[in-house]
Amino acid sequence: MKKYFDHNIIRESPLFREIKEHEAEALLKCLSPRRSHYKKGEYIFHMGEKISSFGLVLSGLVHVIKEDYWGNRALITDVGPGDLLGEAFSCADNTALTVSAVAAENTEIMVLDVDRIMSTCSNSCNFHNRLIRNLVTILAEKNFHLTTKITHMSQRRMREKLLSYLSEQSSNKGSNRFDIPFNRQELADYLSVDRSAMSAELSRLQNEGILTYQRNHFTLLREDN
Amino acid sequence: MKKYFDHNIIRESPLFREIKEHEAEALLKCLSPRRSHYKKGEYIFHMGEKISSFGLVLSGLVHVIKEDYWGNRALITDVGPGDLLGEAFSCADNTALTVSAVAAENTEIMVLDVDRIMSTCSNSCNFHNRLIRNLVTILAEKNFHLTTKITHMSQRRMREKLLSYLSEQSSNKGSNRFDIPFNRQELADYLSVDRSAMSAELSRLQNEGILTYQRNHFTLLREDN
DNA sequence: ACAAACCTGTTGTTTTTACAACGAAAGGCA
DNA sequence: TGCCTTTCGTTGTAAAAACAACAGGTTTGT
Repeated sequence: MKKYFDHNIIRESPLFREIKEHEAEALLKCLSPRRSHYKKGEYIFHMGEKISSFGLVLSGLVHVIKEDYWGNRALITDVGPGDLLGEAFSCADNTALTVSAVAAENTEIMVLDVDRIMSTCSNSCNFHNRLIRNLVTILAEKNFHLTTKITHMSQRRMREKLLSYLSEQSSNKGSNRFDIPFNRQELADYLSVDRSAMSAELSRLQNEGILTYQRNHFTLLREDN
Repeated sequence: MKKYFDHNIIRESPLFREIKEHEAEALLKCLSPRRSHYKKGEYIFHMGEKISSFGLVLSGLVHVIKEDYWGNRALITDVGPGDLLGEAFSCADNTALTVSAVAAENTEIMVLDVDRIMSTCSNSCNFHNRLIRNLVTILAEKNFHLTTKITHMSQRRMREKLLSYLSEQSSNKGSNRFDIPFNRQELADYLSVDRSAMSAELSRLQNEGILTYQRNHFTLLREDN
């Protein structure tokens, strides 16, 4: 099983956080994951199916897509090396997939069975509990990020979306001066608004003395300094 | 510990799904949760804190709120009996709260320590594993719902938000004819749009022959019937 | 059966946003 | 340094959404 863990993507995955190499080997033996290869364009899972395992993408890229009643396709997200694929569906209870996954490039995935993970094995390797804990952490953190994004996106006006996001960033960094990890296009995509309109709004906010910025560096201002 | 599980809210909670009464008693003994009471207006936790336990609301109502850099308060969500409070933060890794929770009414909460839940106890009661599995399921399902909501909300135009939502409902029900669980105001809030504008858009969609509806009953139409 | 409260659709007006097009600044690279 | 590419800000216009106000329908409670 050395061949599995001797892979930086796995070693550095949040799923194996705090698990040492020799521990992970026993663990992987116990989980006996399989590696799957998908050629570019090949489906990894289809909308409507139910799945009992999820994937850790080792290499390549996966498009998660959704097709609506009229057949329009939407790209929901991309999943790359180190990211999990389908973990929410496979961990949920008897929930059919509402999305499909397609290999956007030749892709290699390590497939892990949820029941195997959740049932501490008979020979109960010690680090199994840590793995479960890691899975809970991953789900919880994703949860938290999604909720945060929703609070920004559910602001009615673009100005409020921006201030909600920037305020959050400021709070994270513990200062009214901070850098953001997005360029303008990425931020616009994140907030689901038009880039140029957003640039204009930022400019207005600066003119009104609510904040200042240079490129990715922002400073939030208040009346009282 | 009978006093805990002899409470419909707990008994029916997804956290205790598939766990029978006598099993739950042992479990609760092992978890030794405490009950906390909060008077209306009292803070349950504050933004910035880190928490290592989450709550199951037994009675009352909790406002989850967020205060931005300029001191504007936003209501993020309400948490009522049977719902979990703070589970994402307490299960995440060392993540400070980005929201606060305030009792909107006199509220009773059962407080559960995450580490206690995650570490299968020394006398390893059998149903502990089921509890952990339930927690994973809860997190995963919430995850799934949040992702779904984001896919609707991230549509640029209101028409697309509506069609995204309705298409999803149709798919869930496995038919192009279905009822939705929201009234107009609730749907507008869910999609974060104005109700009357949304009503107008629905009307337009009907005129254009894309769908029909009477009240909460919708039918999606296609060119080819 | 009636009143009151609530929900829904409609319309006109105002505000906000998207869209398109472009020039300037910044960053990479030969 | 100079060229090329990417990113960013700006502007005018078109489209979309919010907003406000109201009327008809439905539901609820008495």
